[in-house]
Amino acid sequence: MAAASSQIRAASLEEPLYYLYNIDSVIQWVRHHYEDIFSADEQYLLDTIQQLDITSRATLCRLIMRRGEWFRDDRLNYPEIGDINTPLRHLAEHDLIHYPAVCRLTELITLCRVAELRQLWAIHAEGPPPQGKDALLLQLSALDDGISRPLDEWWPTAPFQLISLRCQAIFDILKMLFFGNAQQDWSAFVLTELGHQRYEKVDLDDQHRAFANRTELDAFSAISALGEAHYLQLITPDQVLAHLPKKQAQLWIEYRRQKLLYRASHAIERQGRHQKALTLYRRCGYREAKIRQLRLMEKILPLPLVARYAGWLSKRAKRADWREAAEKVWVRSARKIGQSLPKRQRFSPQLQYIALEKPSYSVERVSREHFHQDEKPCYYVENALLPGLFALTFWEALFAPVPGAFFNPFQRRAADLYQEDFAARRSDIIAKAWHSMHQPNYSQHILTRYRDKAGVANPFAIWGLLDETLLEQALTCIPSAHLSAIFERMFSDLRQHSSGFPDLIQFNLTTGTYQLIEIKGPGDRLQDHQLRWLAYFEQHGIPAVVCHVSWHQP
DNA sequence: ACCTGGCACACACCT
DNA sequence: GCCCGCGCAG
DNA sequence: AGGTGTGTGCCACTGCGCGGG
Ligand SMILES: [Mn+2]
Repeated sequence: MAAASSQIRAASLEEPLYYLYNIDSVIQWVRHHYEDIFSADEQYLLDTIQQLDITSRATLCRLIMRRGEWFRDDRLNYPEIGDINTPLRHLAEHDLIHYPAVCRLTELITLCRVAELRQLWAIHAEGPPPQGKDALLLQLSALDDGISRPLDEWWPTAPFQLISLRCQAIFDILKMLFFGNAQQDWSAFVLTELGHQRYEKVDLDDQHRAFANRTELDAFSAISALGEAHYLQLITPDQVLAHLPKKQAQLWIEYRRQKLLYRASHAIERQGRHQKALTLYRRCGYREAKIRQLRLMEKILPLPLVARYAGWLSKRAKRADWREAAEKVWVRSARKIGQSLPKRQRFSPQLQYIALEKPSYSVERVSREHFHQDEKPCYYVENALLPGLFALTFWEALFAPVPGAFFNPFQRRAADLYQEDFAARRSDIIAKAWHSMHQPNYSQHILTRYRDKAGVANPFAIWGLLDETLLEQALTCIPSAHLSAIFERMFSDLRQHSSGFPDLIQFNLTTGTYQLIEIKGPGDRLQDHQLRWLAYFEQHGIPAVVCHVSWHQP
């Protein structure tokens, strides 16, 4: 039933109940694709929700879209719903909300204004109220005895009733199943309707889905929740480790898990628990973990041992960035213990120095103006241009309706974009695109596609920095052999090799040549991945230079 | 796909 | 009365 | 001074009204 998924479309904002239609259609979509993932109780809950009258459903949606689980009814003002009390009572009858809700004092006071808090203070405490909302909240919350009471026991003359939402969890599950991630929410519908976000239209895949089963959903959900709590420092890294799900078979979930494991390990290192951190780093596959492992070893282990391991890794590691990091550690530690090292010529980029008036805006922009001439136009492009050309060249592959790649209409990328077999699974389409690069109409082809796709969300093209003139000049001045070389390296690791491009590009319209320019202001320096691109550029005859800017004395 | 990613920048420490 | 941050809405 | 490592800040759609200082 391909029809069921293609029915997902953002409702028109002309509709007063557009948000209800959006959420309704998500519930239908999720039940169609994921009915087996729900428990019987959850299915019953969804039935209950779907069978409510339209006004009650709309009210529920309004509550769901607000922050938190506690609301006061005097703050709900929805003309399209009208009288809100009837729907609220309906929702309460089905236990989807509590209304009027009993509450603890802390739950009440977070919804009150300062003047109201002072009234509560007069009722529950002695003496003059503390100054300022924070102090008032703090001292009132000390009076919370953990018991929930009807509102009028806390505040007999309260001018409102409280609502507490009882079904947030099921909507979180619906959201996660529909979007396939933890961060998109209902606003995605509105933003696309408003045109602030555009997504590629892909034939959606009805046979596959983001989560294969409940275990995967629960694992991902736990990882997201732990990650957020850890970030907000609501839990310790040890608590993260204690609750971290087991190794996941689904690669994209496993990636998330490893990343969180790394974050927790890093936090433990910062606590000074070096041995523990080292053990964790060793069994963490996340890219950064290996690099931190090396640096930590250098810090706490006997140098001969470090030098031996780093020396080995600098030759054997699978990843170039690991080898590079290992080499740095190796050179340092071996030198310290007096080992003589074979002289290795390290790549150093071509340098240039200019002095400019200190600007009020960014050094990249003032440098761009410095270089810019009519016949030698210079643009600030950073990661917009070359990855942008990559996207335009391989667009059909990036958005090919490969099984399991696209589930919902709000994806900026294929689900498997960063998997190792991404290119292999699209080899035919990619081969065609490679071929197109060597055709005489390649430029036209790219420009046509640009007009068609500009604005469509994707991980490569930053549309705001591109325009037709820039693309046209780029396609004229950059030989397709150069582009091929760049695209090839991008394909070798789409996650790591989509950034680190130089700030500026300057074309010479007279000679039909170009140059990439990385700007470095005072105190700034090349990052490792920028240097790797520069080394690669040199290897392939791609003209690139690092330009150090200093300020004229005023 | 926003608790992240990509960048410059600030500061500490080393030689 | 001003400015700022936040929650909310489209 | 220059090389390093490490942590931080900014930017994410736009605009309104409210509450707080
Ligand atoms: Mn730069």
